[in-house]
Amino acid sequence: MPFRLYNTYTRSLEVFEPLDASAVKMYTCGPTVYNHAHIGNFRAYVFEDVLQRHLEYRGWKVERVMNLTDVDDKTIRASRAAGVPLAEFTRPFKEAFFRDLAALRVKPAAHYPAATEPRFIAKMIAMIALLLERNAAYKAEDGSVYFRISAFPKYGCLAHLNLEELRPSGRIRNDEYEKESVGDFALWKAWDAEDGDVAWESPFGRGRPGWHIECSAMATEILGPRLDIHCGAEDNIFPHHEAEIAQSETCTGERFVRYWVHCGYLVVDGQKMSKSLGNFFTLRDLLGKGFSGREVRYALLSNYRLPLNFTSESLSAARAALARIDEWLARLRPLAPGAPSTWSLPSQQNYDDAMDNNLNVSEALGHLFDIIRETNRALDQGRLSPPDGRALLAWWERINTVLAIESEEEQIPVEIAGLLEQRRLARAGKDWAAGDRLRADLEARGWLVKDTKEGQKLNRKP
RNA sequence: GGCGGGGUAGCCAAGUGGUAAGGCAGCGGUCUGCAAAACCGCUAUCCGCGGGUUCGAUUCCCGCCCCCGCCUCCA
Repeated sequence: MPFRLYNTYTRSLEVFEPLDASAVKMYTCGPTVYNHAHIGNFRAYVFEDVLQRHLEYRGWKVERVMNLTDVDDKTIRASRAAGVPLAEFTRPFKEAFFRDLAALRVKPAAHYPAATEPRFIAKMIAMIALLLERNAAYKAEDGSVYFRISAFPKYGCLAHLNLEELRPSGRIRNDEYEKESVGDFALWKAWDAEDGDVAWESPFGRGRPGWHIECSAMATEILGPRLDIHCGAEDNIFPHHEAEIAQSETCTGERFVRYWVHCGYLVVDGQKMSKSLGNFFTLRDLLGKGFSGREVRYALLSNYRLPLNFTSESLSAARAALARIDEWLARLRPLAPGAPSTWSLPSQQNYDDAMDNNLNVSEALGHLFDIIRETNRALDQGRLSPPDGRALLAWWERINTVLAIESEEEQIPVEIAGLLEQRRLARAGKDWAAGDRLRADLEARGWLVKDTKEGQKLNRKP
């Protein structure tokens, strides 16, 4: 079955075929580094990670770019409020962002361009100059440069908005009277006092880039004029991605992106995250509550286009589901050789089909758990042969390259191993009271012990 | 008002024109010194509401209700 992706541009499911079969060019809108990214941001990054990993699972090489927006209204405002130079202000948030990605097992992108890097500022200036030359941009009275959307008839195609019918929202600042049309957006913002020392010289004056041109410049500078996939959350569709199309295509004359892929919003307890509601979580908040990055990752795995309701219950469910997977793997690994094979492996094709169907993770996980139950049953009945077990483990290792939810091996400290050995001796002497006491002792130290036919098994308490 | 996404068991969630995957939670059982894990069984006569098409609809069509997102720099 071919891999099919839902393309926001055409609003339909399409068979995925990259321009160049040897490498998929993928651009993902990254964070604005003015605070710690929250769990909703990471929903998007985990989805993009699963997309990249599934493409690789299917044999494509993927060159992924994730940008960092380190200059815009919010970063400038926050750094001024903190009384710290912009670069110094954003650095710790960049570092925290990479730590969080690692905790969530998001595979590093090939490139993490930052908007303020001279190479990209130069690219932005060059693109704006070209847009001016092509009459798709103009310098307004306030000194800023705006994109003229009337110069790009397709503007609105991605969001499927009819520009004549746009209802004015309160977010349109009526002081932007300098623009020819209310829909025109800033390419270059003329310096004003609010910007402090954040400014670059350009042929059109001292100032800084607008947000949209940052992505167009970084994407085309690194990946070239034509991308296979461009991702983001659905709120990026308009105006951000619409603006990227207008800028990029006017500059390059080529179709910018083949597949636009957007994930849905994350809500917490059914409501939009907000600090006033007290349901606003960063990853470090959740890690501080004792959840692991792996558990949060599992809770974020979902059918990406749907809204995702993130709750404390979904985190508990993630923990329990992962424990079930861990138990299954722990049973498969030590299979003794020699048992006859009287059991045929369940079909593993269903997983691939589900993932190929626009990353239907929910269905794919359902098939995984089907296989876990069937395997456990065969194990209970002594019908699973070592070759079967090895085949299942090999399959698991393959799908785990996409899911990335296997537990890390945990080192057992010496004193814990000592207590475990004491307990083994006590139980061998049928001293059940001592055995139970040691089990409680181990649990108090954070380790769960259970007795199986093969002896004691130790697990870190979640 | 425009555009888009949803409403499936206590919670999360797949799915199909032919009679409801999976996970979590719960209950009963097997196993176990006791637990844990695992396995077995039970837990939606029904898929927001009302019509229609059909031999048959949760799945297609029409109408309605409710929730959510976007509508000019929010992932």
